Amino acid sequence: MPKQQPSVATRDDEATYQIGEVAERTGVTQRTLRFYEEKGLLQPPSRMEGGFRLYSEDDVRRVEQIKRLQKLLGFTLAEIKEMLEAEEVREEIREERRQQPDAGADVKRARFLTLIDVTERQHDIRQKVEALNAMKAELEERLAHYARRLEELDEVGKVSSPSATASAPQS
Amino acid sequence: MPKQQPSVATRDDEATYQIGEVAERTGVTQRTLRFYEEKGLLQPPSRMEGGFRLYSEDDVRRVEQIKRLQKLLGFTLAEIKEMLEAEEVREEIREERRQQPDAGADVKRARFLTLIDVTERQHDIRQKVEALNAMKAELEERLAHYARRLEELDEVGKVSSPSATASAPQS
DNA sequence: GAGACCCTTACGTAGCGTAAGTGTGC
DNA sequence: TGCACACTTACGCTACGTAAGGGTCT
Repeated sequence: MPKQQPSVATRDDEATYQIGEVAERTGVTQRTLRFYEEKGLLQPPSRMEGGFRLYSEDDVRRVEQIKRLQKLLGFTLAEIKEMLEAEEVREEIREERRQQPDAGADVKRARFLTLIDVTERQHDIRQKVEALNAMKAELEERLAHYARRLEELDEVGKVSSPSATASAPQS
Repeated sequence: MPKQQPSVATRDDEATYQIGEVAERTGVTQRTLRFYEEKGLLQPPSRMEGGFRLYSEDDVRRVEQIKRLQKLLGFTLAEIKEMLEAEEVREEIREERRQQPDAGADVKRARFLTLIDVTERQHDIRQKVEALNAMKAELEERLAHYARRLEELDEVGKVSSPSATASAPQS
């Protein structure tokens, strides 16, 4: 018997991808997707009758966003969660303003206070972003260094072994 | 794997820093220093009579190098260990060549084979470096995106809280 | 009815953080 | 002598990896 009708289905009219497809498309593992869900970074997707998860296009985009923030910018999942939540709040308010631009002064004030709140809670995150700018220069320097090293390696490799194979990685 | 040098301490005539000083200068914790030692990324430093660790200037540099490889380029400690070991081997050979440029053909051949070996074992690492070049473009794009976002946040913040912290200049 | 695919449960790993209890050095 | 500093031991946390055992599906 059918078990669950999600109490609030944001939009699962579009939920058509099984976990394996999402994993493949986003380049993360199924474990990771379940883990993100467990930690609240992804909202629980809808399910098929048998319990299989069904993801939407939006979910896919969200995963990609998480991955970018994590891998390229080095944020922790906790930070990412905060950022995404804050971003959602801002979007909500933006929507609200669009739909009710002439709300009462108190409502407007409340919206504003909310914005200030999420903004302040992102303070450390902002610092991290600034630090990244500094890091970028260093990164480029490093890359140049390794580029030179690679050239050295290439020269050695070229002169030497015609048959270079067979080494399995790792200890 | 070539691991140990002759039991001669490379030069602890210079070993003068206690763990706390090294931690402070390199920005890592004492725990991290002990952990690196435990994992073989740092060779065990000399000790005082009571057991206190004594680090040299070289050790400090090594820690800084590890941190750069890890934080800026995202290598794992295992990879870093391999890289540093390989780099050491290359330096040894460079030294050898300088001191005995006219060794026998077999010795020269042996040196060369060693170079090839460490080179091949760094193959996956080289790929990672190449991937980083690709990532750099994406990183810059992201940074631009967040720079815009920061401006938004700044506007909100400016209007609102007078005691909002000093925003750093810079791009 | 047989894979390919998915489920939960749960233990393993990396890279440290963080005590706890105790010894060392200036 | 005090007290900052160091030592070992060991359990905790994050962000997953990796079976194990068992249902589900066009």
